[in-house]
Amino acid sequence: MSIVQEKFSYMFDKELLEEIDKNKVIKKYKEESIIIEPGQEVTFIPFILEGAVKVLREDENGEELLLYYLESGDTCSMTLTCCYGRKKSKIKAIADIESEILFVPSSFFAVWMEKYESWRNFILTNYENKLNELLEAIDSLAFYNMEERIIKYLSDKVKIIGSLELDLTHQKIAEDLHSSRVVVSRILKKLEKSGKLVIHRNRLILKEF
DNA sequence: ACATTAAGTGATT
DNA sequence: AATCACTTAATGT
Repeated sequence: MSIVQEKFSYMFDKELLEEIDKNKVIKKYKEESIIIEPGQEVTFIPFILEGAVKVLREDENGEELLLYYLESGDTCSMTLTCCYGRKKSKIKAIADIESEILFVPSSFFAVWMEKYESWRNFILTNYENKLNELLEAIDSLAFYNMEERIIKYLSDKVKIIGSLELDLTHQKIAEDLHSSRVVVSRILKKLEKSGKLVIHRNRLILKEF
């Protein structure tokens, strides 16, 4: 059984699976490697096979804000928007952990929309999920204070990594939340004092998450 | 032993 | 909550 069938068989028709299989390119990305950047033309539809991908909004100065993660079985809704016609990416995507992504030329997008019900369902389901996560990101930004945002960030990360031991620096957290390292350090120190986590260099060990 | 990078902290806005 | 300026601690060479 091919890797496409393993990951996507429950979603797609046999015929669609074969089309994907025939036109696929599979790439591996190491942790922190960039998959796409704002302004880059979208020429492929991505399917996440393994790992986790961070989707970030980035301004012209390179300032970032984490929007959501993509995991196995996901595609990127933001990118798909660009598949009708040759549009440019509005987001930055980087591998959060080592990841494997399958790509199919974006020209198939419109064809499959007409041809396959299972494709339309897949696209809509993904849109719904990512739109919800985008709303969560907005809520977090608008209604949560920094401490709450960091707690959400850490618990999201735990879900993605599947471990309570997170290898990351305060600086990295600050970048994802578009804050500053000093602010993050102070809040983490406070959380450590209240027993929610333990701070090590390049590593956080979470307790109550 | 020294340099580099991560994290801690007081003071100011 | 952000920034500055400085200190302390951990890690690599």
